[in-house]
Order: sequence, then C-alpha cells, then structure tokens
Amino acid sequence: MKSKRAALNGSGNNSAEHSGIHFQGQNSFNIATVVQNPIISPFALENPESYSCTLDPASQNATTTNQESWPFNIIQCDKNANVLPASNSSTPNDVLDSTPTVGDSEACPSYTENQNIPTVINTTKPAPSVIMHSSRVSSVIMHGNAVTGGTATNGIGWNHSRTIVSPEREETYQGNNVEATQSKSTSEDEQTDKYRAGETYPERREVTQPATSYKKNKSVIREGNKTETYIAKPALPGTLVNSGIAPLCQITVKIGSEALVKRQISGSSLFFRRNGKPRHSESKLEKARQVSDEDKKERSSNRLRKSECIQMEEMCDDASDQDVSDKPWRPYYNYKPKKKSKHFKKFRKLKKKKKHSRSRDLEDDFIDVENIDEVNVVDTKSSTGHAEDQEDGQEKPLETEDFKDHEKTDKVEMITAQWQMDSKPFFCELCQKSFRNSSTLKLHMRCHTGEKPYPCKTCGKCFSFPGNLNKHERIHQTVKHFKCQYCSKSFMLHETLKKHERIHTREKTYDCQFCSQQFLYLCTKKNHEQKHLAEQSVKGFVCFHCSKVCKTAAALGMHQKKHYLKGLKNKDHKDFSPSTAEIGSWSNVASSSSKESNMIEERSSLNVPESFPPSFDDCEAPLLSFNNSVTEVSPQNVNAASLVENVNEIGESDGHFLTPAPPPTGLNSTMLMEAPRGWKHWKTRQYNLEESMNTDHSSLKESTKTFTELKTMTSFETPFIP
DNA sequence: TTGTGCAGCGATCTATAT
DNA sequence: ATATAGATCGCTGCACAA
Ligand SMILES: [Zn+2]
Ligand SMILES: [Zn+2]
Ligand SMILES: [Zn+2]
Ligand SMILES: [Zn+2]
Repeated sequence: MKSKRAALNGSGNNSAEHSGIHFQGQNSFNIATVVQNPIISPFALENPESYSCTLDPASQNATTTNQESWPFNIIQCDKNANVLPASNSSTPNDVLDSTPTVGDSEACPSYTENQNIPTVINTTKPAPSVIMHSSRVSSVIMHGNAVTGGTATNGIGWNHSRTIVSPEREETYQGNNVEATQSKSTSEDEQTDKYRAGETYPERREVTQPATSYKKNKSVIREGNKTETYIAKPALPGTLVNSGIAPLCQITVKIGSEALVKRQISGSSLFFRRNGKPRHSESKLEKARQVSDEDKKERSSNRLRKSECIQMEEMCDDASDQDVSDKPWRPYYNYKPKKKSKHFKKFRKLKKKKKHSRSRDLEDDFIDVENIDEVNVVDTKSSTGHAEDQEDGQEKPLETEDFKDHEKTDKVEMITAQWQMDSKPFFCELCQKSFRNSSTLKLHMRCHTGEKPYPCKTCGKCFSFPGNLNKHERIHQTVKHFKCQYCSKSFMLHETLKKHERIHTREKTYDCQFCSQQFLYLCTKKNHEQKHLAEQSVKGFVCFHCSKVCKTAAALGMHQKKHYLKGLKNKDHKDFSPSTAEIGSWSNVASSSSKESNMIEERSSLNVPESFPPSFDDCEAPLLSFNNSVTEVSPQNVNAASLVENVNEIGESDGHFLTPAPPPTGLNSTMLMEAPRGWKHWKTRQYNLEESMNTDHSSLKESTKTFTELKTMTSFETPFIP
C-alpha cells in the first residue's frame, strides 16, 4: 500500500477526489456528489412530481457541447407551479433516507466522453437543483418569499456599482445529474444499473446562448420574456463530509440574464451574521435561516442528523466564523489564494504616500496588508515582530509601539476594501472574490459553473481555461520538449522543468521552519515540518531563553520575569527597549503566577539539542501561552513561536539578554508549543483554526518568510532534528 | 511504511493584443 | 476596456526508493 501525501490544506474541502467526487479535473462525473448532501437542495423537499415540468424551450435547441460542467438540473416550470408550500413535507424523509451516501460512488458511473448523461426530463422523478420559472412573479422556492420583479434588487444589500455575477451564465447547462437531488429511488437504481451495464446515457443537453457579456450591475428587469431562474448549487464538492458538516447549497435567482438574488445556504449561512456588511439583507438571512430551520425540522437524514445541525450552528455561532460560509465557494478545493497582485502593492504604496503627505502618524502605523488578502484581516502579524515588505524587500523593524489592534485592523480593512473597490471592481458574488475586469470575472465564473469549453482534441477532456488545455495537450505528445540544462532529464511541461531545475539551482526551495533542511516541494516541506511538530509536542511551558520547563504558564511567567529584570539590569541600551505592552504582558503573566512558581528544571534526555526546549511529557498544562490565553496550534502559532525563539537568539547572539518578544497580536496574544501528534489531527486543527479565524494560508507563507529571514540573520545553528 | 520527486491539473496573475 | 496567451502558484495522486 502506498503512502499518500498528506493533504496540504487539510480542510477536507479539498477532498473532492478523496470522496470520489470529480467535479473538476476528471472526466468522471460523479453524480453522488450532489446527492450526498441532504441540505443541498431545499427543493428536494418538494414533491417534484407535483410540478408540471417542461423542458425549457431554449434548451430544446441546445446543442451538446462540453461534458464537464456543473451538474445542474434545469427545469422550467409553469407559473402556476411556482408557489411552493413553505413546509411541504411531502416525502422529505423518503427522499433523504434514500439518498445515496457519499460512499456510493460505485453506484455512480464514471462519466466518460462517449457516454450520455440523462437530463432531468428523462427521469420519472425529477428533483431539480435548478428550476427555471417562466413566472413573472418570482418567489424563492423554499419559503415563498417574493422577490418582486419590479423592485428587483441585487439581493445583496450593497449599493455600490460593482458588477455582481451569479454563477450561472447565459449558457446554462441542462442537467445531467438527474440523481443529484433526487432520492436514490428505485428508478435511480435502475438507471445507475443501466449505466453500469454499459447502456448509453441519454444525451446531455446544454443551453447555449450567445455568450453575452455580463451586464454591469443593476438588476434590470426586462419586460417581456423574462425568465426567472432558481439555482441551487451544491457547495464545495466534498465539503467536510466526514466531519458532519454537510455540503450545502446556494440558490441564485436570475431574472433573464441578471442575477438578482443569491441565497447561499451554506454552513454559516444557516446562521445570522452578527455584524454588518452582510452580503444579504437581514431579512434574507432570516429567510435563509428559516429555510434551514425547516430543513432541520423536516429532515432526519441519516447523514445529517439534527444534532449535527445544531453542532453546525454552534460552530458558526462565533462572530469569527461568519465568513466561513464564504469559503466553500472558493473554487477548487478552497485553494489558498494566490499571492497578492502587484496592483495591490502599488495601491498600497500609493496609499502610503498619500498618507505620508497628509499625516505622519498614520504612516508610522505600518500595516502589512500583504497578508490581508480578501477577507483575511485577522492575521495582523504586522503589528509585531518582523514584517517583510515584499515590495521593497525591506524589513520592517520590530514594532515597539503600543498599537490598538482594532484600529489597525480597521485600516487594513479599509485599505483592502478600497483597493478591491478601486482596483478590482468586478465582484463574484459566489465566492466574494474580486477581479480587475469583466473578462477575468467571466473566466472565474467557470469555476463555479463548471463550464469547460475547451476540449482536448485528442482525448476529449475539457478544460475551463485555454491555457490549461494547452498544457494538457502536451501530455499527448510523446516528446518531452523541455530539457533540464543541468541533467539530461526532460519534461513535458515547462513548469515541471522549472520545478525540477530547482533541484540544481537550489532556487526557490522551501525551508523547514525548524531545521535547516530545504525542500523542493512545498508538500514535502510541510510533511517534514509535521514531523517536527509531532515530535516537538512539548507539553509544558518552555522558557525560550534558558529552556527551562515550567508546569504552568504562571510559573513560566515568574521565571521569565526574572530574565526580564535581569535583562533590564544588564541592558546596555543597544536598540532594544521593550514596549509597554510587552512589559505589561509579561508582568501580567508573572503577577498571576506567584502561587505556582514550581518550576521544573528537569530536562528531557531525549535527543533534544541543548538549545531546544526540553519536553515535558507528564505536564498537565499543555500550552505555552502568553496571558493565559490558549488557542490551538496552527502554522501561524508555530511560526509565532519560532519567531519569538529566534528573536531571543538575536538577543543572545548580541551578548545581552533580550526579553522575549510579545506574541504577535494577530494571534490574539497567544502562542503555544503544543502540536498534535498526528499529522491528520494537526491538519484538521489547522484548518479549523484558519477557518474560524477567517484567514488563509498566505499568512503562513508570509510568516514563514519572516522566519526564514530571521533564521538567516541568526544563523540557526542547532536545528532540532529528531 | 515513509519520504521524495514528478505528473498533471485548477485557478489566478500578468503582459500583451485588440 | 476587454480579450487572450503564457506564466505561475498551489494542490493531489502516483511511483519509487530507502
Ligand atoms: Zn467566484
Ligand atoms: Zn487530452
Ligand atoms: Zn536536472
Ligand atoms: Zn526540519
């Protein structure tokens, strides 16, 4: 059995393939993907047979094109079939109980090029995930709340002039996932059996209209043949199936080609957003909540039990979780956002200059907004420690001012928001990403729609982006065009060659945070670091200065206060002077610790180098913590710990004591040394924390860089190599 | 069993063309 | 302003060696 590389983002959201789901990147089309989620379609509550469903006339003229698209079902319903009872409980349980589980992948035939997928029309029990209404009076299907056509809003509550695009485009796909929201009824079983038996699928249809550009903003209700489209889309494929958080769905209401309302029924959309700036008006959130509540009432799914719903509610109860709901809509497994674009940097620079000319003190508040991509405003590591200004390559000095974090955060938010508004005015409503122009946004929407208009001429595999097709088509060439200039190896793709050549050039390697090893591949590095983390599960409160281990944080505080006082005494005013915040921080720890100054001076005899804190296995207090606040381990935490560690080393290398730096405020003044022993465990925690903090991985990268710089400066000679 | 490197792909960024 | 191509990054799966 082969070992599998640990997934890097650890979210479970990336488990599309793990769970046998192949929305993207695979030709296989796993229908179970959609079926798996009981919440996925409120429509499933409805008795589909009660509708008179006809094929959308447009779709009848549709041509079959690409085979890999989002598995929407599209049904056009008569107007009089529009009104849906809010609590129509007709056979919901049946529906759900018969819902195939994720593991039913074998029941879901792989979709291949020559196969046809049944459209919804061909099934006897259509349970659409997309419904097209001819009605002029729109209503949101589940609860009948009207979205009045005449006063159409964008449903978002924003009043700016951004372009908001809903996932479905002018081209809508004729559903091929009949089973998507349909119960795994006998008919479905029959069908899947048929498919397995090798019978051809009914032809899959696609509604293809001339690709028109997205209308900018403003939902204009066209008179005449207006079509309202309700779309319920599965959320992220494979979302946390195992964790009990079911993938959810999203409802988009389209009138004509205008996306007017999107209701995202996803994890935390089941719950109120506490603070403002909602993307949906409160009433709509309320509606969404009602929907979910009804769902919860009416569904006693085997896979999503009520308790799980409650659990979800609890999970999202915290304000910090609010935006978690946005995450599942990031295309492709919740990818880490790419690096901040140069435009953003330019923007920031401009801002800085403006500020500088206006007021000096604002300028002094250095804000590293590099990290604050999109919604990440929690990680304000810039407030302390070293922050690298990537743009100039200049390293910012240690921040010693007593900042008010929230002010900075606000500034960052402002800057980021303003930048997005100014520089990226094209907004994807589904994932809240912004883009610089409509083309980019259009392209991006393919991630949501699954549109893949670029088929490989050789194998027929379709791609969303021409560049990816080009890359792909090279694999059909047997010739490896790209030769390594250092060895004789050749590669199909230039990018692969470049990656390979890093072996020789040692360029762009990934440094282990804990030792001096470098790795060519990020995943390798992370796996390696995990090893450190696992072994470094130090339980106890470690003094970074002398490696003593204290049983409690208070004890450590007491101990380190000694260091601090000593340092003050010996300090010959180099350039270090602790901030008041810092002193306060340490004093607080110390003062609360008078009772518990039972320091443990025992040093582990494990293979821990002298400079590394000893482990303390039987210590009850698990975390190294400032201010007695505790959080779970995360890459940020680890980096923070490392950061402090190295700051200490700076001080020591200079021959004088340096008080440990305060923890980065972005970590809520918390850092710790404990890591779960298992990688998977760690991953999970990492993900959860990141999600709850509404951060992304970019902060990790930034922190790592900072740390790497420190490492270089301080010549981290004694790596911890277990 | 574990670690490492490669293949391949999705998605985004950036420069350039229209 | 928009569209496009190429570059790039991040990710997973797989093969293979230790
Ligand atoms: Zn989007
Ligand atoms: Zn091909
Ligand atoms: Zn080579
Ligand atoms: Zn290491």
